[in-house]
Order: sequence, then C-alpha cells, then structure tokens
Amino acid sequence: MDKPLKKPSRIQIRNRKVILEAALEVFSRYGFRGATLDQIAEQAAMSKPNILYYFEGKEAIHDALLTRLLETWLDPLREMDAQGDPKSEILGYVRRKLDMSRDFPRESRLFANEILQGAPRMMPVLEGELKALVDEKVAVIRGWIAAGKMAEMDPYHLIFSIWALTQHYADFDSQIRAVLGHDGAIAEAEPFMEALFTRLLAR
Amino acid sequence: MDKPLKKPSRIQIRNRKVILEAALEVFSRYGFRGATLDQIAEQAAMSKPNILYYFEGKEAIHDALLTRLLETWLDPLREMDAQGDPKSEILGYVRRKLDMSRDFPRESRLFANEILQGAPRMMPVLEGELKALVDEKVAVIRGWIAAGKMAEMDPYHLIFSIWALTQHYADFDSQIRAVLGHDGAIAEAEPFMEALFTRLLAR
Amino acid sequence: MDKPLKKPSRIQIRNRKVILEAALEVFSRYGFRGATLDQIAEQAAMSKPNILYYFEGKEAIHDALLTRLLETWLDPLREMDAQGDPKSEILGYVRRKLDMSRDFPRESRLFANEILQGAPRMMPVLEGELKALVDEKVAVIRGWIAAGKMAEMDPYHLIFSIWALTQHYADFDSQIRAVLGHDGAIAEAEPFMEALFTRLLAR
Amino acid sequence: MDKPLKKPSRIQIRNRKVILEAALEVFSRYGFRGATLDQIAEQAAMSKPNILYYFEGKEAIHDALLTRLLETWLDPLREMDAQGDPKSEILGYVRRKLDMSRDFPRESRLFANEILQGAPRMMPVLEGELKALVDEKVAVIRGWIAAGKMAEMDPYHLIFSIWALTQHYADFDSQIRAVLGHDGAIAEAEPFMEALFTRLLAR
DNA sequence: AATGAATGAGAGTTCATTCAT
DNA sequence: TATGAATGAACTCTCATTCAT
Repeated sequence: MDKPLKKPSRIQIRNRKVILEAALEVFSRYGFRGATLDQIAEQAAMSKPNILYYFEGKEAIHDALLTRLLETWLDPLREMDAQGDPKSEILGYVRRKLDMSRDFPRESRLFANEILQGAPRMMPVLEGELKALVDEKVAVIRGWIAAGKMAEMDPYHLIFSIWALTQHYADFDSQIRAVLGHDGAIAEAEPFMEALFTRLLAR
Repeated sequence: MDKPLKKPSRIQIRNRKVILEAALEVFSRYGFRGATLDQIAEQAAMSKPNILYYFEGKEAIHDALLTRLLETWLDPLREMDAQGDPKSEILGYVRRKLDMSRDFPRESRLFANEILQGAPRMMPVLEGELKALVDEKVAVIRGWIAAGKMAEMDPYHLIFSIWALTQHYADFDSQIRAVLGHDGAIAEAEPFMEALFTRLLAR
Repeated sequence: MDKPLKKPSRIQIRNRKVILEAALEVFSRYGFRGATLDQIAEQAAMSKPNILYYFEGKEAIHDALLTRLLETWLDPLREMDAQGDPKSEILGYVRRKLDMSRDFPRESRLFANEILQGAPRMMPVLEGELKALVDEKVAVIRGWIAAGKMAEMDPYHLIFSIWALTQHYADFDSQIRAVLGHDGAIAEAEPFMEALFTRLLAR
Repeated sequence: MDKPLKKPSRIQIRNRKVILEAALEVFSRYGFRGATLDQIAEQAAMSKPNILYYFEGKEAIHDALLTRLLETWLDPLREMDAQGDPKSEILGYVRRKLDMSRDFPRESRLFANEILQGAPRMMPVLEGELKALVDEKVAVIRGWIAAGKMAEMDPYHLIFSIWALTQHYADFDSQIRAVLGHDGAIAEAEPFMEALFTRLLAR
C-alpha cells in the first residue's frame, strides 16, 4: 500500500518550507550527524513528531535540502555563455557566486559540510551532472584560449579557483569576521576579485 | 590540587599518538559532534575505555588535536619575511600552504570543520593570535605596496585569497577528484597558482 | 530563556508521582550514589528514557524528593506552641515524630542518608531554615524553664534527643526487628517515650 | 589449589591497616555502593591493583571493616554487669557508647549505613549474636526491675534508646554542627544524658 | 610487592523514531 | 494535522577487576 500522494495542501507547503528553513539553519552549522531533530524542531517552532509527519526522517529532510540546493547551485556556472566575451562572462560568474555567498551563506556551508565529509550523499551528482557541466564549460574556455581571447591556463583550476575564492567568504565567515574585526567582507572582496580575475585573464 | 603529571612512558607516548591519529581521521570527516568514540576506538584498534584512560574525554582529544594543529598551522604565514622580495615571499607562502594541503589534508579539514561551525573552540585564538599575526603581515604588505614593489590591493583579501585557494584543495578534495576524474590536483594547481599570483602582484 | 512550563497533564502528574514513589524506595535504601536509574525504572515499571522524559536527570529526582520532604519534615516542630503547656507540647511533638517514623519511614531514611553523607545537598537548609526554627523553639523552652514550668536542661540537646529517639525507629528498623523478633516496635515505644519524657521534664 | 596462607609479613600487616583506614573513611561517607575503589586508593595513597593484591575485592574490604567493627561494637553492652548497681551500670554503658561516638564516628556511620540499607551483610549477626546479647541483658534488667532496683520499663526500648541517643551524635554530626553552630556537642551531651537516664531509672 | 595498561559490564543521558490520541 | 508520551539504540563515561611486567 503506497502513500496516497495527494496534492499537498497550502498548509503542507508552508510547513515543509518552515521545516526546511529551520533544518538549513541547523544542518549548515553542525553537519548531518551533529544536527538533531530537537534543534530543528525548536528552530521551526514545531513538535518533533509533527516534523516527522512532513518528512520521513532526519535523512529525508537533509536530502530535500541538498536536492533543493542543487536546483540553483549550478545555475551561475550554467549561465556562462560560450558566445559571450570571456572576461565579462567569467567576471559575471564570479560576481554571481559572490552574490550567492552573500545571500545564501547557509546553503554554501551545507554544501561544504557535505563535501568535507566525502560527499556521501552527493557523490553521484558530483561525478554526473556537475562533472558534465564543468567539462562542458572547460571546453568553452579552451575555445576562448584557442581563439586567443584570454590567457592560457588550465580551465579546471580556473573554475576551482572561482569556487574557492567565492565560497570561502561564506564558509569561513566566522574566521574572516574575527580577523577583520568587522562585517561586510564580501563587499570589500568584490573589487579585489575583479582586479584578480582581470589580471589573470588578460593576454 | 593538580594531577601528578608524571613523565609519560613509551607506551603512553605511542598510544596517545595512535589515538590522535585515529581521532584526526574521524573528527576531520564528521566534525566534533558527528564523530563518536566508537569510531575513534575502532580506528585506533583500542577499546573505548582504554582511550579514556589516555584522554579525559572526547572533548580533550579534540582539544589536543586543535592545539597540536595550531602549533604549525600559522607557521607558513609567520615565515613571510618583510625584508624579502614581495613576489617570492608571497609565492613562497602560497607554495607552503599548498604543501600543507597536500601533506596534511585532514588537519585542514579539521580546521575547516571548526570554522564552519562558528569556531566555538577556536574563536579566542582567531581573534587573538591569528588576528595579530595577520595584522602584522598586512602592515608588511602595505609597506611593499607603498614602496611600489607590488600592485595596489587590499592586503587582507590577498591573504584570504591565499587561504581560500590553497585550502580548497584539501577541504573540497572529494569534489575535485570527482570533477577531474583523477588524483594529483595539487601538482596541477601549482603552476596555475604561480601564474595567478605573479599576474596579480605585478605592477 | 526558561522552559515554557505548561500546566502538567493528568498523565504527567500521575507519572511524576509514580517515579517519585519508586525513587523514594530506592534512594532511601541505597543513598544517592548507590541508587541507579535502572532500579528506579524497574520499581516504577517504566523505561529509563521515559523517566528522563519527566525529570531532567537522576539528581533532579533526588532534589524533588528532598524538596518535597522538607515541606513537611519540620512541621511537627513548628507546631510546638509557646502558649501551651510544656509537657503536653513536648510530648505532642514526640508523638508526631513517632507517627512520622511509623507512616513515613522511607522519608526518614532518605533524610538520614543525606545527613550521613555530610548533607552535601541540604547543608544550606540545615544552617538556614532548620537552625532558625530550632533557635526559636530553644528560646521557647528556655522561657518555660525560666518560668519554672519544667526541669532545667539544655534545650538543644532536648530537641536532639527527640530526633534521635524517634527517627531511630525508622532508620534502624531492620536492626530493631532483628533484635525484637517481631514488628510493631513503634507501638511499644510510645508508652516508653511518654514515661521517659514525663520523668525528664518533671520539676 | 588453595591460597598458601602464609603468615603475613610486617608490610602486609601495615598495608592492610592503611587500606582499611582509607576504606573506613570512604565507606562511612558514601555507603557500600556509593564508594569507589578509586576513592579508597587515593585515600590510601596506593594504586588500585595494589589494593586488590591485599584484598579480594571491594566487598572483601567492606566485609573486613564490618568484621573488625563487630569485634568491639558490642563490647560496651557486654560490659554491663548483672552484679553491679543498675544506675551506674546503665550510665556507664551510656558513657562508653558516647565515648565511641566521639572517638569512632566513622565506625558508627559505617554501621548506620549498613543498617539503613536493610543490613544485607550483617543481618545474620543481628539476628544471632546481637539478639542473643540483647536478650541476655534484657533479662538482667528485668531482674533489676523485679528486685525493685530501678523503675519499671520495657528493657528492649531502654537499650534502643541508648543506641539512638548516643549514636545520633556520630551519625547526624553534620546536622548537629549546623544547628549548634559549633563543635563539641558530645561534651555538652554528657550531662544531659546523665540527667535523662538518672530520672528515667529512678524508682 | 607494586603498578601501568587494559577491559567488560554497566551507569546516566541523548536521540531518532513510533505510539496513541 | 498535531502533539504528549514512550522507547530501543547508541553515546559518553565510570568502575571493579584483570593482565603483564
């Protein structure tokens, strides 16, 4: 006897959203194993059994978060246009990633936690969808290089460097704030990034 | 009334080392709360109570790891010499950090886990020792810039970019291997890093 | 941020009562450290985690018992009336204490255990509330003595002797039964006590 | 193969004494189950295994203490002489018991702990040796009463009252000190006891 | 005679999940 | 749809005892 799978009511939709929001807060800080349903329930202002009414279990909530994350996580890279100008395309990508670190730092940390732990749940996506996308964009960049439109370099590590530099501001936020002694690091980082990539790409 | 603190025997030294090695493996993957003494005991091939014979508790093991880590973690930055040539000093720093990511990836992930969780145990060190060291080196870099020896830029973010770029290869190792389809990313990264920072620093 | 502290349900009230009853049985026999949650759980016919659903921990149960005990433990002494006749007031106190030893022997043993161990949890109450009450009643007795209404004696040790003689029948119950070879020692003790204190107080 | 049972060396004798002294300290405070070998070892300034070299186990130490205690515990009562004068015999007994509470309070508390827990280890002694001794002395007292040498009363409860009054000063010491605000309660108690029993026994 | 090292059993407690309503 | 009540499994840690020297 399978679940009925009726169309979710308005209340269902809202509560699933509330739970995911709370779970994001908790999972992004403590990782999957370190987070507890109690914390999520408290954050969501719901009872624990009620949370399990909306999701099969702790893992299902985490999976839902990762799935939801993946829907948008790769968008900034997807938008990189082979027909566009290399410098503006790549700088645009950097900017979009920095925006994500500013607007969705918890999502970035959720992702970082998953990767740090060896990507037990996301490895298939990394080896499949992500690798395919990266391979495609690497080909694009190789084309730009071959056409003499940008400096020669290893496109894989160019992409890695964009990931590293931008996500760092979300993932290592607490360290950065401790060192700087103030907030707003990302705003300061933007011109630095622009200079860095401008110089890196210049022929 | 403190513990007697007798000189540790050879067995004590060896077993404490074995435990720390096992704990590093486990904590670096799952974070403090996600790791269990069972996992550490299994990894160390010891009984759980025997582990607690050598360390006061789970937290004490973790603390010992962090303390040990801090002894060397800042060394690469400390070595940056104000009297040296900016380019070779900074490239040297990058190289040393890349070496650490290659040789001590678990230490890097242990650190990343701590920071991701908001640095509950290391915040005082970040705000104290680390901030002081960074401030000092920022002054050095400002001196180089003022002397016209390197391009103008925000020295804080220069340092952050080095941390981000080098540690990424340890912390996001599983993602990098999935995308590349092969090992040895750090070896490939070295020339990329050299080019990147050479271009960034050039006047 | 305190707990919400909702009004306890009927089940909560009943189960907390069941647990305290079971805990009294166990703590009064083995003392705080000697008692185990397993014993309490068995006695209460509940699972261990369910007990911890109603109380924060082992210590909280013990504290609740001591607190509940204190609410009534000092009542017999409080009732001693300065306006009354010394002999009937003091004999009345003795009778009330004997009644307590008959009706609440486990409470008496719980108290004895706490005192035997140096009153680690109740010392403040002993030095505060209890001392104040005793001091007050000592003044009353001194008044009676000064008024020539009873024999001269140290009122503190008069009170101690009442405590000792009455609580002994609860605390050393197993010894008394072993020596007598039968139950009902307290009933036998009553006339003995009456004679003892009558002769002691007489001018 | 039985133990050799050689004659104990001087060092054995001394160490067994040290251990028993330490164990008395610990058992008298925390009871059998509440006490730990670690505490005893610390108190004895010996290693735990060394303690178990001299005694079969925790229970054996406790048994040895109880056995040693019994050798002298009943002496004060035994000394009560049928040929003597009732008043001086009984007052003498009271005095000897008070002396024991002053000089051996830990032994008294050890005994109290055992009885409080239902005398799991000493019940046979209570029902055997102790009951026999008490029965014998009860007969003596009955003789005195029959001979008109002292007031009529239940001799069992007379003996219980002596136990209760005298041991109270050792067992409830912490409470007494809290109420009095000073030490030396037993010295104060002596004249009180003398008056009490003098009046009680008088024809 | 003595002790550092080691462990199985069990302690108090947490937690994801289920039950009952 | 919601939640108090309940629990088995697992977690950290303690303790009496044993092992090895």
